Amino acid sequence: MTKVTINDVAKAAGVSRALVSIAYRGVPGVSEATAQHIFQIGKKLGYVPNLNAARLASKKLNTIGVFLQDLHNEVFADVFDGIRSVIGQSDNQIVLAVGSAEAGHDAKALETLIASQVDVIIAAGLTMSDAQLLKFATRTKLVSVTRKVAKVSSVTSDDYMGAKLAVGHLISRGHSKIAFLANPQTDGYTDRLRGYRDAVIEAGLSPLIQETTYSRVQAELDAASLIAKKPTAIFAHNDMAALGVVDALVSEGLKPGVDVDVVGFDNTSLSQTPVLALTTVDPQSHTLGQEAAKIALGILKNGGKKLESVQLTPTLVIRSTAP
Amino acid sequence: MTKVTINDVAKAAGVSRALVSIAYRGVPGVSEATAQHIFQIGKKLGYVPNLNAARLASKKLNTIGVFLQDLHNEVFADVFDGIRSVIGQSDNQIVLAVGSAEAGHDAKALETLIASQVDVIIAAGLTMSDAQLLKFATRTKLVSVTRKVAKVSSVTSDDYMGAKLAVGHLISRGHSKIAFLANPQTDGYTDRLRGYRDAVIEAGLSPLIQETTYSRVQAELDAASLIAKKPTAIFAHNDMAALGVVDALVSEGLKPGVDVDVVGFDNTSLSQTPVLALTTVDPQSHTLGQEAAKIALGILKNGGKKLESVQLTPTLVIRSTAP
DNA sequence: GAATGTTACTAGAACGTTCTAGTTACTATG
DNA sequence: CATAGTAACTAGAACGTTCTAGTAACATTC
Repeated sequence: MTKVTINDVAKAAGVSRALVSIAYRGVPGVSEATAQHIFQIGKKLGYVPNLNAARLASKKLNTIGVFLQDLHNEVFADVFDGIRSVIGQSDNQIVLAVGSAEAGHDAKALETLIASQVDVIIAAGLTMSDAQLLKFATRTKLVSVTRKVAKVSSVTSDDYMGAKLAVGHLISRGHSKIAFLANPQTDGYTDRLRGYRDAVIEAGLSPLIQETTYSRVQAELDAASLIAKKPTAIFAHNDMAALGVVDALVSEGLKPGVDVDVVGFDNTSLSQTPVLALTTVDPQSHTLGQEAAKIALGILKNGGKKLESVQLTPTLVIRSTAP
Repeated sequence: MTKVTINDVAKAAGVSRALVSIAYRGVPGVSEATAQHIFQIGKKLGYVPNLNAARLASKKLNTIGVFLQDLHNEVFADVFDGIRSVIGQSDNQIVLAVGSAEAGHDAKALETLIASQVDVIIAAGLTMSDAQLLKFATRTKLVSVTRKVAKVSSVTSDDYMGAKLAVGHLISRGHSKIAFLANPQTDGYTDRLRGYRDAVIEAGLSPLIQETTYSRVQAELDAASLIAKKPTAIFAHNDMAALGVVDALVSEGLKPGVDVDVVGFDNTSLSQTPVLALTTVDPQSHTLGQEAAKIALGILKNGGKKLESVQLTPTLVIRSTAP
């Protein structure tokens, strides 16, 4: 299991180190015949190019860092699939880092990506402060996904509009007491809150807001205390929280979509499942990832001097929790 | 944004390159006073050690590769949390790679980890053939999670027993036509199938097996054709598939846990949610991850000559789909 | 006061690639 | 037939660290 290097292959194949490198990178400069010969020797010896050495030596080996906030939330899997569907086509590498419940972990994860010398970072769901995010943006090329910050390239869904869509639907169904289960740590928090507030107030109603955290269990508890205030409809900041609301309703003997309407946000596969059938705002997570990846690739090409921000238009997916 | 290296810091601080390295690694050999001075200069210049260079030069900088099969399945998030709860304590680095729907992608991901020169790989949910897995095990130190293969260190739950537990519960509830919704691509497939088959036959009943794939939507379709055969209970190979079964039942107007019992496998947070309240086998994914990480750390210490396999005892979590 | 440590530091090699600047041999052009 | 161009290849520097083997200064021991 001792490491075999490019030198071993070069010696065994009777060519220079450089030629082996050229062959393995698939760049022009080697004849088909010798390339095959080199590969054959390499395979026999069990040669695997050392990625660390390659990344150290190479000016043009582009690697893209991807940060995902929470593996327990399927939204990030959707975003990642979108990213990979674009990056996978190019010959760039992805280095992955993921967040955790621990506060400040996202900053640590970005530091690791920077230390890995990635050329650009796509960060989905950052929860750090605007100030801290801006500081990172000066140190590295950064594309923020789902979190919008001035002066930083970002790909987001229009959370304000999404919230208005959701609440608008509830209003059109005749609701007069519409609550919002909010998570101040969520990326789109302020926009969704604004959208909710504006929609409610424009309809001549008054806002009813309950704050909660990332965890579904906590969302369920907070939903229960919200339900005690007898809203006729509840808009939740994301699908996981909406599930908490549905749970809380069911354990009170209330029927979602009949007794109390529920609308979520994210359109995860969870909400699509018929047993839950959650009405939800679709931010188009997969497309979000794709657009972010396109911007990242653009930054690799042109050096990334110009700020690029994409805002997608969300849609409302109507299912049975608010038919 | 031009890169500042250890040389820049050394020059500015008036010390040697080596001393800066010593200070930043936190190893003994530098006085407290100069260390502080070095850090101060480093901070001012914005120095971030190049991880690629460090990994290339260092013999003892241990990095652990982690492979997760499917970000859409929360089991892997649980396993990863377990891994990180152990590795995070040590000063080892984690390099992450994730699978995809694309066939053969897990092999590619492992190749990338090997190329990154990780010292040991923890792979959760590998779907490659036994032969291919064995070949990888000769090339690198490998700990397989949820997938058990002879001659390879692994951490698994006793899938055979888990299946027997599940089916045993259904039998004790008086069921006489118990079906199994199986996914041949699942890691524990053969064991779960054996457990199901043995339990059913020992009870004097006959097996009824329907195969499906990873996707929840496909599981729903296959569940529907299974339901047409009028089983009184259905055991699904994992929670996602069980959700598919529940969906199929609901859309036929049948009530899970009343008309037809349903049991899943994984005890993901999905199954815990009251609205679903899925009876399921708990393989203890978090502990699985922890044990795998412990073995990996052991391998780093002792060179990993000896084979180590842990098998956890699953429990049955009884909820309302099979009360 | 010589031997022995110990602490704080340094010079230079090493890690395994890629890149730059060639060199050689052969082919096409006018 | 000289010139230019191209394809196939090479030697050696470069990337930014860590490691090995040392040195100098000073304290401790008998």
